[in-house]
Amino acid sequence: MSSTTSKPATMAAAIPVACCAPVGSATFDVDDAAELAKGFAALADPVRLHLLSLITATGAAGACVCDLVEPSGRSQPTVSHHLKVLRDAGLVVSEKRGTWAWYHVQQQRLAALKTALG
Amino acid sequence: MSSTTSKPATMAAAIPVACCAPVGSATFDVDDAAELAKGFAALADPVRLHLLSLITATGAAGACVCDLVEPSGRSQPTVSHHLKVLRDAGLVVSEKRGTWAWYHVQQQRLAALKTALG
DNA sequence: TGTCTACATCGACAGTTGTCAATGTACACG
DNA sequence: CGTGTACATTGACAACTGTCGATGTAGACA
Repeated sequence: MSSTTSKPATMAAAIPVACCAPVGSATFDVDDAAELAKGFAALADPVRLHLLSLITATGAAGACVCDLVEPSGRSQPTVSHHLKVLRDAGLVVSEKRGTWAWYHVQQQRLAALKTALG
Repeated sequence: MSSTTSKPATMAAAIPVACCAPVGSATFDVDDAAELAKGFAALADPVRLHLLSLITATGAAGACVCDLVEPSGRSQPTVSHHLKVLRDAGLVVSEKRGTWAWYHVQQQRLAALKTALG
């Protein structure tokens, strides 16, 4: 072959032998990345995805915690913990009504994460 | 007020006092959830989001690891580790060309995660 | 063969996360 | 007041994760 040392021409053609040209300028905001990562981290658990699915299924009505414990197959404190994670990530909001706490999905936040995926 | 004991009528209207009706039928596949969670977990780190951004910015050309180490601000082994996580999650694929390893984004997989968000 | 380069793997360590039992808090009701 | 219910918080523990230095591997080249 011709030259196997220099990088294949598919990359930045100006550079002869040296590697490591800055890949694209990828205007990348570190704070944004941290924020996005936090959002995705909240989605990175099957139980939380399930909870989100259950809450979403209630539509505008919302779901109270007592509706979520049994189908999730986890203890009440564990569900409470996961809901807190979802709340902290801004994926759901909670509202107290009497003894119950009602949870709603924040479609806005979900859409933002969706957008970040391209 | 009328009755503060029974759940507000916004929920399953058929149920009088008892709580905990199964929220929606939410046909929820546990295996799917685990798979999705794995994908989101791969996105749940700022460094990996940065790497993904860098690789995406190269378009069809792809990026070799040496292009990624310096801009990520991490050691080479750490970058290698993160790339493995992205690979295991199916978000990128790697191809060996001579001494270098070229990484490409799997838009298909990203789209699947996007779809899962609604 | 030997040396350099690009990348992966290993080993170790600190920090985070998922889980549950026990406990705390606040409201409803009698 | 006391009791029961709905939910949150705490404490503890095992499992997982991000990080780096050290080492391993394989191709390129002289």
